[in-house]
Amino acid sequence: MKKEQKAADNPAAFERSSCPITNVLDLFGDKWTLLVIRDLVLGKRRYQELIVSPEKIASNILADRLKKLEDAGIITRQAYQQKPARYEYRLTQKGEELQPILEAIITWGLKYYPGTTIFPRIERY
Amino acid sequence: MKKEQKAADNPAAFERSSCPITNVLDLFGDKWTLLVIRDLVLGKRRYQELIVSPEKIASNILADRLKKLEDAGIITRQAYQQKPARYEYRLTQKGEELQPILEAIITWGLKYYPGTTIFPRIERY
DNA sequence: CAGTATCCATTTTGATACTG
DNA sequence: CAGTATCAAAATGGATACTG
Repeated sequence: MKKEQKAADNPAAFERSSCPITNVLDLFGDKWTLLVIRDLVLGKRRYQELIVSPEKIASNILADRLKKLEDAGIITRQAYQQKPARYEYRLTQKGEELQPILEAIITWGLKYYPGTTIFPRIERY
Repeated sequence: MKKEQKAADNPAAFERSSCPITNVLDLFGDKWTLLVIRDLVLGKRRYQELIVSPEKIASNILADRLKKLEDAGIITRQAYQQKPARYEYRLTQKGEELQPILEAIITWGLKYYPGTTIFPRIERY
C-alpha cells in the first residue's frame, strides 16, 4: 500500500519513475535486497539457506524482502512439500536477468576491495 | 568516523567485508548515492547541476554523498575559481569504472520499466 | 523449520533556515 | 551560489518472542 499511496499522493513520484535507474533503486536501493538476490543467484532456494548468510539478515527483514521480490516478479514461491508446507524461492526470467548487474558489481568489487571473494555457486544435480 | 567505529566495535564487520557485493552495497546501497553517480556519469560537474535532478535531492544529502564519494576515491573535488571558491566534481578512474554497473542497471531498467528513459549525456567541448 | 509479530533503537530523510 | 546546521518525522534495522 505504501508505494501506491506514495505514487498517488506525491506529485514528484511521476518524475522519479521516468528514469530506469531510479526505478531499479526503488527495488533494491537498500542494504539487503541485493544480498538476497545474490544468494538466489548463487543457487540458494530455501529459507534456511538464505537466513544463514554471513551478513546475518534478520528473519523479519528476509521475509519482507522475499515478499517484495515476489511482488516485483523477481522470484517465485513454490511449495515443494505439504505438512508442513515448505516453499522454494527461485528467480524468474526477470530475476535471472539481474545477473549482469551482479556481475558488474562483483567485477568492480573484487578489483577495489582486494581480498574479498564471492561464495561458490551451489551445485545441484 | 561512523564506518571506522563500526568496523572496530562490531565483530560481524569482518565477515561482512569479505564479500565484494556487500562492500559495494556499503558504498551505494541506499536511495541516493547511485543517483549522484548517474548524474556525474552523465557529465554533470557542479553543485547546481547536481541539485536540480528531477528526484529533488536535498542539499544536505547531496553534500553528504559528495563527501562520502570523495572519501571513497570515486570522485575528486577541484576548485575551478576563487572568490567565491567553486568546485567541480569529477569521477576518478575508479569512479569511471562504475559505468558498467550503471549500464547493466539501465539495460534491465529500460526493459522492465517500459517508458522510462535516461537523460542524454551532457556534451562538453 | 518457516515464517509472523512486536517493540524499540538507530538511521535516514526532508524541510527549512542560515552563512560566506 | 554552495554548502552547513538543525530538527522532527519516517523508514529501517535488530532482538526477541511467538505460532503452526
